[in-house]
Amino acid sequence: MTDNLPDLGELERKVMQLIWAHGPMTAELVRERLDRRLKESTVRTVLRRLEEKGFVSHTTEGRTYIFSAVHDRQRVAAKAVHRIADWFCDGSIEEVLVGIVDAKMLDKEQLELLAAKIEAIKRARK
Amino acid sequence: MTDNLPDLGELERKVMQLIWAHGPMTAELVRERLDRRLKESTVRTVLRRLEEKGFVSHTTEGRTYIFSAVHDRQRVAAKAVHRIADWFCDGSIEEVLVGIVDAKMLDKEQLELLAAKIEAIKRARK
DNA sequence: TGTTAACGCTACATATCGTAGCATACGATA
DNA sequence: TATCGTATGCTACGATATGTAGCGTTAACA
Repeated sequence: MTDNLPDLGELERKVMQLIWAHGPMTAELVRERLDRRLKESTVRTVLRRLEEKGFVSHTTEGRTYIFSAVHDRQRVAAKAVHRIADWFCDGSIEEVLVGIVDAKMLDKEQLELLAAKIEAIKRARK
Repeated sequence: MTDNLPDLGELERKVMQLIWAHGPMTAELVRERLDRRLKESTVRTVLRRLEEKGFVSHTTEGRTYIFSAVHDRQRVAAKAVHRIADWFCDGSIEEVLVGIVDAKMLDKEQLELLAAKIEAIKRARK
């Protein structure tokens, strides 16, 4: 449940973004969508590592691998923030969030949205 | 202003935590407070790198360096979250936060606290 | 059955990080 | 002022992560 996802490199992140945006993809398709012109084997290496790290999984269609994201973006982001909290705020996510609010990283509209979200959750929990 | 702090290694983080907890410290004091038994030069290397990365700065007292944190913990945490947002949520911090709330990473009490904080900020801004 | 297109495995360079040694210089003291 | 202890400056080295890619192998299809 509290499985900590490892870090990702620049390219690994780009690949994840593609898969999140596009849905399940083959290595070849990932390669085409990348800005950089990389060799097929390069892309497959990255995908293999992403699978080892638990970010993607694959199914087979014919003899072709179809890679899909294991966790959705927000979930991964949330886990990452959790780790930040562990590192810098004694595990207190709430302290991290307060820090963000204090740092004025959110505009009025975003604050409203967040407040509404919190309200909804509170109501739903009761 | 939007200066992106680099990543920190395990030991680097521990040193930062010490400095945040104790306030300005000498390399020797840092060394004493660490769980691991490290050589003086090791600690100084870490402090130098932290300074290069912009996490600490030093003043001189006699010929001894006194290291202090450049940013406070919450600020660093907030920046880190900002980076997470850039990586996984198109820069939308609010989306990250919603993800956290959705993932039920906060208990009732923390939600209350956060809601109160948001209220206060909203009021203060108006 | 030969050709082609996937895949598996291995490699290699670079950067980061934990760890430390050694030379040097500065300040207090005899 | 010559000496000595100590704090600093600089360099190094091995491990791991990551971007990048080559090459051998195998399975499907003409």
